[in-house]
Amino acid sequence: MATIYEVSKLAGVSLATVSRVMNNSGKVREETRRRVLDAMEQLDYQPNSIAQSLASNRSNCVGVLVSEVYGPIFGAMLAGIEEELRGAGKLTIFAAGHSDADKEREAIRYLKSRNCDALIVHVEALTDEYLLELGNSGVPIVVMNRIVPGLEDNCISLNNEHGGYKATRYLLELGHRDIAYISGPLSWGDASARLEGHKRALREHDRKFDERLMVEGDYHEIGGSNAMTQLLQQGIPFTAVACGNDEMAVGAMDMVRARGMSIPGDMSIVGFDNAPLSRYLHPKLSTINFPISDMGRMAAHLVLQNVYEQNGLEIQHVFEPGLVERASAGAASK
Amino acid sequence: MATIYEVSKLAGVSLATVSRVMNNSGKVREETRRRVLDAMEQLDYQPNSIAQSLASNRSNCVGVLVSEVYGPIFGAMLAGIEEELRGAGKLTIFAAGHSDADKEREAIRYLKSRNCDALIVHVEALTDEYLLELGNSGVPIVVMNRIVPGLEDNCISLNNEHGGYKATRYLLELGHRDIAYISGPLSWGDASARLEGHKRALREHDRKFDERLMVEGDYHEIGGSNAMTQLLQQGIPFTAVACGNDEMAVGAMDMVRARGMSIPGDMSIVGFDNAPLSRYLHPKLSTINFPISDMGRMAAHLVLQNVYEQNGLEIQHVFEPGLVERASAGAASK
DNA sequence: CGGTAGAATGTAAGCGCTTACAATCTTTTC
DNA sequence: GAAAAGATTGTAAGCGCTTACATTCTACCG
Repeated sequence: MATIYEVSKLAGVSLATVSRVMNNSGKVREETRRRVLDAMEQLDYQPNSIAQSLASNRSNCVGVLVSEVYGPIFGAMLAGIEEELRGAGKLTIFAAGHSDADKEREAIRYLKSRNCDALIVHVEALTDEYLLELGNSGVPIVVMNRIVPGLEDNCISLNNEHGGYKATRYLLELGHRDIAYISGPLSWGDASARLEGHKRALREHDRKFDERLMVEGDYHEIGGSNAMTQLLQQGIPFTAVACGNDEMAVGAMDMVRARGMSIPGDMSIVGFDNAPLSRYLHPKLSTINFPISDMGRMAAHLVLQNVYEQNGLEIQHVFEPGLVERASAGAASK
Repeated sequence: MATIYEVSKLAGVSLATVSRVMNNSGKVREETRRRVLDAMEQLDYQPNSIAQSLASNRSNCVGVLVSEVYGPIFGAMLAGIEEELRGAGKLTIFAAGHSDADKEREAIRYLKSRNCDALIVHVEALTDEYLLELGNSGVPIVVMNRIVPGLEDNCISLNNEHGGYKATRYLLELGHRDIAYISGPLSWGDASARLEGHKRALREHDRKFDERLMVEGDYHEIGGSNAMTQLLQQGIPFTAVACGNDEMAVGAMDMVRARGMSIPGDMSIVGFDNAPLSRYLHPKLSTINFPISDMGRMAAHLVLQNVYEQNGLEIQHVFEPGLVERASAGAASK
């Protein structure tokens, strides 16, 4: 691999000049630039990014911490971030935190050791304090999916409350009066915000929130079916259920069907996330869209702006979830 | 961030000694090692990986080229590779080739410019010749999902023929006599191998392969439903269909249902890949398992062995697909 | 106890770039 | 046309590490 030195020799200029044309920094006479560019081409020169990083103290690399590398949400987020950063010539590296405080800390340590210029983190177990400290420790960070007090300008999140609200309002507008709710783990901010939205929708439609029609699940399929079993066994009538996420909706649907009820005939169901699986269910699941890929892109914009001084980018901190009407929810029978 | 220099000063030794204890290279007296380790801890020293890379001419980084970052297959592969490499202290970076020759070349160029020590590539558009050349050009490569003549030892692939065989054999054993096949694009090696397996199964059960019961699809849902439409319109009777992948099976299932037929009552269907979506379909899709995550892990082992001189790793070049029985295929009615 | 092999440690030259600062050319000004 | 200002280019000192080679210790030999 040719080095900058060989290019400079071939072009008959100094190292500095070659570096200048590479980085478009400083003034270089047009003719000189040509010569350098020609030499580069002739040698098929590729700058050594590692040497660049060392010399400039910039790795041009941003680290992304996700809960799972795999899976619809994180995959989509990662893909969005990567695409956007690549366009700007930045490298994306990632690590998985598996929703565990130790692993998340370890992953952050790992990413920092790789000299990332910035971190985009989607963490669940770490505290706000830790993140605040991290944010003030030198590495610029962007926090996904939650709002850390004191770091608001570096957070990208979804209006979960509004999403929960929309799901239940949709059901109410379909004429349902008794609506159950299967929530995610309430210790997680997003889950409780979604539930709040559900309650507000009920309130605004003069329906009382009935504690007994709310079950806390685990965001997984099994939690959804368990929750549905529990709801059904109580004997309290309801004709629709809003779920904290799509996966639990799957479990709930299975259970409903196992009881011989039809969807949406006997029971309307709406999910949350608009995960790919929601399109494959039968009937296709009505749900709330979680534009995670766009949010990833936006996080990338944020670092491009804050760290790489790219400006003119519009930043949106809070995203709005939208209703996706499909077939799992229908009008309430009179 | 502390540097090696500060550590050496605090420990009262030279740079070289610090470097030696860091890398466990060369002999260092136990007591000296202690002192250095203590100094490191005291300063919360983290070696600068970039400087290490530049000095050692090793980036400790392997590049992965996938077709799409997102999606079940590549996400799983990426996750498998990353996990394995991380365990060995190696960094994984990735780029997407989008099954396009230009983009794939560009992505490879990009990964090379990041000084990867090795490349793991899953490419579809690039020719064997290009890969051979790449493999001989300095960067060690591992090729996923295809066998490049001359590079056999660096390929990790699935026995697609056997997978196709198993799918159809399963249907035959269920008593089906007339079995249609919806193939992926036959220009792709995996698709044609799967079809070959189908043919062999037919042959071994004394059934003639009927050209008219085979339609070439595009590996996408829409291709599956189009293919099914075409098959159904011909009026040639058949009671089961094997699909080149799960996505096409989804399309096919939709179409079958749209015609008012039941699955598996009127039509048995088997897919290929065992993608996550297959579990969410209704009925759940019987399919052929594609252990892509394990294959990713194996690719990581291969580079660990070949590039990072780690030995004692067992390498398996060809993986066997297994049948996953679920509910979309049933016994043929007599 | 001098000599010597081998272990432990230190010295210093890079790795391929960036970037202050210095040096040299060109223009412009009057 | 000489000086001043500005544009262009060059010089060289790092960036934080690794590593070949040189040096110094230590232990053991006869």
